[in-house]
Amino acid sequence: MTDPAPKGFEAHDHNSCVSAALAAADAACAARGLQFTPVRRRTLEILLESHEALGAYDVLARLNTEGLGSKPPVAYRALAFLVEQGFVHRIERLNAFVACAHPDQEHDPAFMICRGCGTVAEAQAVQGGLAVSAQTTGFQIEQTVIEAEGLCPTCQAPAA
Amino acid sequence: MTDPAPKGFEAHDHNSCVSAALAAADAACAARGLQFTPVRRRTLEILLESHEALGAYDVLARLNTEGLGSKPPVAYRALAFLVEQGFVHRIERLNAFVACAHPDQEHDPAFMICRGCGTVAEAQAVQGGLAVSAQTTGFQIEQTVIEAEGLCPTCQAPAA
DNA sequence: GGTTGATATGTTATACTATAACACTTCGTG
DNA sequence: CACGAAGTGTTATAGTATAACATATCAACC
Ligand SMILES: [Zn+2]
Ligand SMILES: [Zn+2]
Ligand SMILES: [Zn+2]
Ligand SMILES: [Zn+2]
Repeated sequence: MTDPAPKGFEAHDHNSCVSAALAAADAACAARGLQFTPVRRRTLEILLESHEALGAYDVLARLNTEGLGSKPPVAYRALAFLVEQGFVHRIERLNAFVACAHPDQEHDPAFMICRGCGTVAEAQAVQGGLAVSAQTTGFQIEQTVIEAEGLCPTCQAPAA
Repeated sequence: MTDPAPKGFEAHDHNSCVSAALAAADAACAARGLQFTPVRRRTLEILLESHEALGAYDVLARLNTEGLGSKPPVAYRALAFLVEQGFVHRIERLNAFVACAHPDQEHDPAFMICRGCGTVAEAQAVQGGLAVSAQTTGFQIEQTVIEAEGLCPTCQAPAA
């Protein structure tokens, strides 16, 4: 219960986002006996550079310029690892990936996607939209995709 | 406020699903001055055959065997039309399409996707998961994607 | 009835997203 | 040193989606 506020739209100390996420990933890999290899670490760092979602091929292009891999499976494997470990989330709506903004908390993510600037803010998912229906039908939820598209406060101004 | 119950998992008179959906589409097109052409109608009928999501190329294959088109744009255009008019929903998680189960109501859809049998049940979305976060950040929601993956009541039995 | 413009369809080509399969390396274990 | 597990490199291909242009259809207008 530390920081359930969505992160992405408001001005904030982004360096702390980066360092916190890298530290959390480091710690989690150590605790789970997993290798946080250069490709994996660099992939996470690339996604952490901004609160935007990047496609796998965008990430791959970056990796390529740095000599860390040039073929799709390299990027997809690194991204799959990061998603499995919860350091990165996949945005279904965009076929893209974004670094987790709450790496220190167990959570089901939910996202607000600004169609103006491309920023993706991560919020805590509240089991609202489907919990009741699942209850009444007996459906057993294993994973949820909750993504809203719209305009962030900044991008609403020009439209007004 | 007629029938907000999710439809898909429970046994039901599926013929009424089909005829209601086609009637609603007919009426809506007439009211909006849009053409409910053979390709569009047949595409909707194909999706209405079951409460499963079909990929665009699955639909295209069906259309092709019936002489209604064999190239991707034919299917994608028909699907785009049906989605725009609200007769069909896109399931982002599956890159697939499903006929609307509540064609007579204005609604933001939410879905329960059974990974066992592939059935997709449509429920009414309740603004739960993101409304609060959107409120506090000032994010203006235009569209929501709410999809849960899991096991339907029927498919839970074998696992037990 | 012929012209015109809007809408829909047919088709080619291509872009974007994702994974299967296999070769090679590295590293820790017995 | 043999061995197996995990990671990476690479080729090839599968799956999803759209741009662009050609053709057809049809209603409105003159
Ligand atoms: Zn930040
Ligand atoms: Zn924005
Ligand atoms: Zn619907
Ligand atoms: Zn099922």
